Amino acid sequence: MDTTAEAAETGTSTRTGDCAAPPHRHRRPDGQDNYTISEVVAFTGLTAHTLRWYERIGLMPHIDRSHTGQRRYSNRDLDWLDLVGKLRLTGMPVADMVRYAELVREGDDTYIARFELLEATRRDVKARIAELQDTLAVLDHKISFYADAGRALGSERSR
Amino acid sequence: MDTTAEAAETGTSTRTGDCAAPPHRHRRPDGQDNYTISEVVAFTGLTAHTLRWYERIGLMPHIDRSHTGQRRYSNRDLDWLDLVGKLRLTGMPVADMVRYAELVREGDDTYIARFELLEATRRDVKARIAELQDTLAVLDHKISFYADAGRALGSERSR
DNA sequence: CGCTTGCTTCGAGTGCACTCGAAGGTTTTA
DNA sequence: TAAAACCTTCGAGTGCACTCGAAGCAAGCG
Repeated sequence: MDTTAEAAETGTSTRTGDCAAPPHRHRRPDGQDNYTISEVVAFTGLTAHTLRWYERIGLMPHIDRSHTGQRRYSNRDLDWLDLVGKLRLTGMPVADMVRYAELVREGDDTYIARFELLEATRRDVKARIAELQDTLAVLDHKISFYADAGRALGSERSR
Repeated sequence: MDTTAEAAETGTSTRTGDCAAPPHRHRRPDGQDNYTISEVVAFTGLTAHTLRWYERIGLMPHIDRSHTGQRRYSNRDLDWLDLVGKLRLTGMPVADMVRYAELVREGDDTYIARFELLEATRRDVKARIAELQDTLAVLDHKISFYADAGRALGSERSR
């Protein structure tokens, strides 16, 4: 269960003082490792419905359960949700993320496939960034145009 | 009709040798200024359906017509479609673009509003780029992890 | 003890941005 | 002159990613 492959999917489950920790409604408490679904809701901003849906469609690894069958999310799971959130922002379709999750579940034999998938994703993200920077340039151009026009209007008063 | 405001929306209608010209299926021919809808389809990759839909929802400026009522797109219109395409890539909802288009149609009184809208958009785009770069960092981290693991597996053979 | 939280399954609804097709007409072009 | 391209209006369909509600039951806590 705790293969190197899985470790690769989470990076740091126990460490907490990573680099940046942006879009969490509540900060994740230290030293704990099994969260109820409502806690995860609070941390991630996702709904319980969505969380269960992610599980249903195979986007999540196996989530631990309490002895009575309630979900207990680990830090690892939270890290995964973090990654999913990031990938979602890149516009990656859920189906692709599911594919990746499947590879992880399939175990150590899928290293190369996962590697390639990550590289392809990186290429996409880079391309996306380039597009956005292109757009930003256009926006900047327009904005400076408006700024100039605004100054002209301001000083000359009409026309 | 040909106010400075409108000019701001197109930048260069007559000039053609701008900086970059990425996602056009066909390059836009020089020296011409009224294209049929099928030409625009070829240039933009949008369908005629979508082009007419854009018009219906108010996303386009008024498109010229031939004396028999057929659409004749100008370079200006193509530039606008270019901008729309870029903004679409940023994830801006169509409704917001329509709002912007409305401001342009309303004329010179809306300078400030447009300026502000552009600045807000720029902020969004910048934020989006930052997010993506964040994601890219995660991806790079993972990729190097996999690369290392792959090397280890390759040399040690299993485990 | 009762309220809150959680579980399951089911299926329907939402919002966005198209996307398509059809009907019935006019115009352009080879 | 015939085929191809264009026009209009209408309405329905698609794909994605949720999103919600309800029914009916089990567990936890204060």
